[in-house]
Amino acid sequence: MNQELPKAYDPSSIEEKWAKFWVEERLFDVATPAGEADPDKTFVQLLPPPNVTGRLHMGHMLNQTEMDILTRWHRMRGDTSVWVPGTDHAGIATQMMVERQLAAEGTTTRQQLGREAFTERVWKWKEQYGSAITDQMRRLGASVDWSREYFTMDERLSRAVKESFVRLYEQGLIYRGAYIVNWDPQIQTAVSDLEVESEERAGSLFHIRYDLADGSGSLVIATTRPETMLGDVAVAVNPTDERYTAFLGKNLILPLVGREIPVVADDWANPEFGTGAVKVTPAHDPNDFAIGQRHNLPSPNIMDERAHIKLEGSPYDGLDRFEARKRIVADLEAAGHLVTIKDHTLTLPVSQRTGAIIEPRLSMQWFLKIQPLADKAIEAVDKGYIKFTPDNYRKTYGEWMKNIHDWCISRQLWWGHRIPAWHCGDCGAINVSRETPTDCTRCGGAKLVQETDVLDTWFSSGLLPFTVFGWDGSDKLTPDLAAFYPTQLLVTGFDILFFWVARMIMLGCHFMLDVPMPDGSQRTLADAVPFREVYIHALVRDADRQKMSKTKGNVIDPIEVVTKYGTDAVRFTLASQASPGTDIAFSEARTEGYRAFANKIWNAARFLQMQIERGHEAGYKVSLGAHDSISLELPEQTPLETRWIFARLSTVCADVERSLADYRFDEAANAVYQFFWGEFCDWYLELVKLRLEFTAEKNEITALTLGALVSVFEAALRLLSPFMPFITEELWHALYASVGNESPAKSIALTRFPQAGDFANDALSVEAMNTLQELIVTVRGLRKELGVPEKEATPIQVHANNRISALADANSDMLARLARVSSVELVHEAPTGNSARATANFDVAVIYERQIDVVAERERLEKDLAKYDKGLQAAERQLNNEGFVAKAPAHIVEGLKKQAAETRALKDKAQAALDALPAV
RNA sequence: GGGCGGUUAGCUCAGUUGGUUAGAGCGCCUGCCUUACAAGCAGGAUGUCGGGGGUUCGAGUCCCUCACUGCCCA
Repeated sequence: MNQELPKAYDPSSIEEKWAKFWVEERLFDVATPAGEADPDKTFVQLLPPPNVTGRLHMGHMLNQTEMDILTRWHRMRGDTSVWVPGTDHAGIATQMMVERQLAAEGTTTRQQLGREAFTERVWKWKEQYGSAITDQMRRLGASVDWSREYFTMDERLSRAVKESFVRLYEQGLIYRGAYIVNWDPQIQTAVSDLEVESEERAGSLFHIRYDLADGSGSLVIATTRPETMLGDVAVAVNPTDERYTAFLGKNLILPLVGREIPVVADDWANPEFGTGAVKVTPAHDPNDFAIGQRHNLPSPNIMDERAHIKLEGSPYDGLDRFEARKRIVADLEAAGHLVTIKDHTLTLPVSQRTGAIIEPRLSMQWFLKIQPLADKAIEAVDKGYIKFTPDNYRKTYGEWMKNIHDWCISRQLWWGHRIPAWHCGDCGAINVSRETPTDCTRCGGAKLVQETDVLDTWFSSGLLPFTVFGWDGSDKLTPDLAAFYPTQLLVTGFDILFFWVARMIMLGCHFMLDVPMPDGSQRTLADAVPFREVYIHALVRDADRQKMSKTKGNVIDPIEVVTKYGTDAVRFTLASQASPGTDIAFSEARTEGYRAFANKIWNAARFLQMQIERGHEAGYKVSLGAHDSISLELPEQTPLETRWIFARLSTVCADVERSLADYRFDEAANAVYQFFWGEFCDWYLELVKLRLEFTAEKNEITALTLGALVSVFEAALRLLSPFMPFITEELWHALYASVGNESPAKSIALTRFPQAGDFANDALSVEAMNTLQELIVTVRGLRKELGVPEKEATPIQVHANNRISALADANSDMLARLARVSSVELVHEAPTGNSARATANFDVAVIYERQIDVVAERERLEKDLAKYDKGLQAAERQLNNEGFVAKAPAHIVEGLKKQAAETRALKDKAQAALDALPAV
């Protein structure tokens, strides 16, 4: 005999064991299908790759819990289920991490090391620490295919990135040019629009007087950034602004500098803002840059890559931009040019990665011409080739796509995919090439220097849906692509909808159109998409609905909570609240509740183990052969409660299935919870105690019940398994061990997901059980009211129709067990008085000689009466309404009539009971 | 400024195409160590569905409006 389960559920003692087992046994690795894959039986999804520098946070855990539930569910349904994990090289984050490490060591800097040695260092860092986050995933039991794990800088993926760049360039979709970009002066690279956040801060609006060159007067401009005046090339006023008409075409003398600059008319100048006159600094402001273009103005750059003033000979040369501002304002004041300083709230662009204030900077960058790609991406969603859940993200996506800007894909970093372009030292031509070129294609010169920029990290992650399946740019259909592309689903957060989701759609639609279908035919847009569906989940907040943030200090570490309550409980908490579009307020109290749920199941398993043991000793054998315990044919003598539990199991299976198909993790989790605790444990386990008398002479009912008990529990474990993989794995193996059968699979995760059709669904027994449950609950309530001591059994009287009377009579053993009923007397008149209670289905009285609390009873009855009155009035109001009777569907009218009649009867009975109450 | 969402029990949230008298979990109150489980069992209380107006026989659900609130974009 197997060893007994410990008395209380202790997740720490089982989880690591199974997590390790799943990985070591390679249970979730999927080989490429040999023949043609059936798309309807294939479930493929890509894990949104966490940063290699990352640690798991609650958002990851929610994301992965949802993905894991879906993957485990599909796998158990027999689908080829591939969940591909990997990590992102995270250009900026990783480079920063290593630079910080260098700084801490204090011996060298990135610049001193040089590019090659530095990237070596980063690789070393990656080898040492890069698996931290995937190790956390392993611990949490994510059922990913580790054999397919990738890193975005892997040789194979890098080749694909290079190829896609070259092709986009050859297609004329990549260009290089000097534009204003968002410059992060801390890490000293351009970042994309998406990587910039705006923050409101208190600042000042400086009014500065610029004198006319002809000495005929002056004009006052307003600016929030006086230090950029060193790069001013004009002052703009609105052409409609009459205050400045006379100034147009004249020149101003730039204070402190002495340079002459023109006054130009431009619509951008807002007469309402400041003084209506704005300085124009094309190299340091995107709007000014546009003005400069319109008026053919030069764009002198006055800052270096650290955002320090770079103006040889200037007294401000070398100063940090904010220091320069102070000095310039002081000097302006001294020179009498500072008119006033007003308080002003300004919106500052801040780098998402470093927190540094972005410096708009004119610089040479690589761009991806996005419109042609966006057009296809818009079409793919409009035509329904990709479905969003919740649906409103379709609109968000569409809006963004329609207003999309060209994508700045170059980064001035050392860690990343280096752009495959070589500059010719002789003629300046750009050579974009798959292989390192030896001479310039234009002039034949050999002085080729590779571009130093790398590609935006999102460029490579945007290719993942096909690069992970072996796409190398050759348009060859690899076996993995044939079997697994497009993937079925992408589960992710809305924060990377534009960063990643939209880019995968654009790049997928672009490149995959050229890869043929498995049958050799031309691929259409419908099959070029990277995924069929996108499920966008919400944010995990703290228990008070506050966004988690390091500064607020309310960040919940999933690993800590998991250590405290178990992975299953945390997963269940997240799942039970994961309703599409709703943020999750994560509260430990709730997790505690789901640990209690796990404990409940644990103890149910112990109960079963004890019964199986008792059975064994008495010679009752149970067997659990196949894991798909199909119990469609119930023997005739099967007791009511067993018929009922099978029917309920069947219905719940259908409910869970439907909910999961709709991404209603909350509904699915709650259905399993309710079934396991509220029906299986609360009712079925109590009722089977009646049957499990292991007499020496074999009792058919006992044998049958024991078999059913084990079979229902085993199926329920499978139903719960996608949600709580650890405890179900443990108990499932323990159950087979108790029974003495070898388990039919290495893991419960490889068994069949229970289906509604697997179990007999006897509707009549459900109805009968419902009535009995109602009777039991009513009697329990009455007993409490009458003050019957818990342990004392009492007789009851029941008045009901023949069917219900017979039911109560035949199941008096249930009533005895669950409601302490000593005997059931069927009576012809409805019992009245203090110890009676009326329901729509029956009247019941508990026979007990004790004075009740008249005051409390009166209060209760009056409350009931009020409730019945209210209901009755509502019903009558409708029934007396001709329009309602005429127009409402018949079943609604009939239902209401029936209900009204029942309510009237209950009301009369309550009134009678009230009248019968003795005066106080 | 533009767009999207939310407001239902003390808390966190469900509520399917409008249809009978609005639900769950947690918390709360009362009584129980009933040999699977006190991380438990049994019973109980709790809502003018944000305000106002409209459509309809019928509105938590649809429309308008106001208030509060969150997010995204500029």
